Amino acid sequence: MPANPPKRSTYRHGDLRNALLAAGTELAREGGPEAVVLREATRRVGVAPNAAYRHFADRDALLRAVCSAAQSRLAVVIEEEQDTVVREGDPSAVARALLRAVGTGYLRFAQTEPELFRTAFAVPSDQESATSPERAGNTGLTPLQLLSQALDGLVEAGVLTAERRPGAEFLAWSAVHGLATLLVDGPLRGLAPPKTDDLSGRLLDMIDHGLR
Amino acid sequence: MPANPPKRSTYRHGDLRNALLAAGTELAREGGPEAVVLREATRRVGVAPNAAYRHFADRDALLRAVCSAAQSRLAVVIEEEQDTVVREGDPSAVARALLRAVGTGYLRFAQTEPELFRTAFAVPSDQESATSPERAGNTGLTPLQLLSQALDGLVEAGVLTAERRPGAEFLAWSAVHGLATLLVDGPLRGLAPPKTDDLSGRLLDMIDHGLR
DNA sequence: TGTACATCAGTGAACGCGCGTTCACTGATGTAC
DNA sequence: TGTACATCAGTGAACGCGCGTTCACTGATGTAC
Repeated sequence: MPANPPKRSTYRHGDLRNALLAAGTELAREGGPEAVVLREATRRVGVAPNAAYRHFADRDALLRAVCSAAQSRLAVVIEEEQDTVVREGDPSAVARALLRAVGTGYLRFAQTEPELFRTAFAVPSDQESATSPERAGNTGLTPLQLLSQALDGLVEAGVLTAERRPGAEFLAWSAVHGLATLLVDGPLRGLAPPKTDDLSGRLLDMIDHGLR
Repeated sequence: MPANPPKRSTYRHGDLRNALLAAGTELAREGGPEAVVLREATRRVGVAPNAAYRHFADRDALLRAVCSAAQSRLAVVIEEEQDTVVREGDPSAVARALLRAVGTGYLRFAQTEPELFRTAFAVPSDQESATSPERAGNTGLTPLQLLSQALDGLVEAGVLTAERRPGAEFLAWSAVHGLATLLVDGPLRGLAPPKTDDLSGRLLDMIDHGLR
């Protein structure tokens, strides 16, 4: 039930690719990856269904683009969280706070936009796509790269030994991603904010403590 | 392409509910939750599509049953892993090994049966269904309950303080579940066995260390 | 500055698909007498 | 032990659905001369 059946005055749309991407992202926000339906996206934009094929090879290409956009949103939320960290005083405390901010932002995104979060991980990614620029936030780094950066900072500050550094992103990521999943999809779904915050805090403590 | 188009000699099937559940589980094993298609399940069993409605309210009811069966399989794999633990000597070492076995079994299941693993978590569960008997393994405990039991053992053995016990299952579960997801769906997909084992070991170390 | 033409973004109509689900039915089984 | 009948598991045919995708097209734009 589109509120306003969109009409164009011009024959050409002018920015259809972006419009479809935006519509697709909106669909993902509402109903997750399954809801990213080519026909519905074109309907919302006010264009014939097959017009999409001028800009995307097929439905899957649209979904992949939406997925990257969702990853990019995630990166932005993490960056926002890191921006609140005061970068003064004890360097090791700052480094730890910057890592913690990655986790906090990640979990906030998952809880604020659960369906978009699901979409961000709907297309099976690999090491390569995890560093693709179209998945990056404002600083040009993807979520995984932001995490890596924070861990590098931990080594620089002497909190983490260089020996323990390699692969540490996957340990930290696992824990945070797992909690996010349980909160969004799993048995922790519908847990109330005070309790979720408590759990999140304890999980980040576990990482902070267990990584060294 | 069903190899042998199944024929029945009897008009009655006799055990259709179980046969559909088995066929549905097989579909899930091959293609995940989306592949659990009512018509295909009936086809494989050699029965008219609508016959399924004698045993399941609708397609979703079948999927839920398959999901529970997958959870039950997971419980069995965890139990098998725990059965390999020698329960002699230092009680705290035994307790820690039993917890570790939960994680090892969990990760093994995810890697051995990735699609079935995905299916096990496809239907959003809640605290209630996480303890439902139809999700239990041979000991009558669900995956979550096996984990809780192991953590209780840790407290009994004096490894974990009672203060830190509440909610600890969700911290441990998050970490293990997250790694499983990254290995199955995420950027760690296709990582080779020696490396995955290394990562798994380090993750379980992190939990063991970080929980206290 | 004006005209001819190539380009290609978006149109309109249609397709085949497999799906879930409903309907009125048929025929084997188990029970009551 | 034999017969009548209720039960209900499985049948056969059909439905409407929205989807992705293909086809030959139309018409606005930008460029070459």
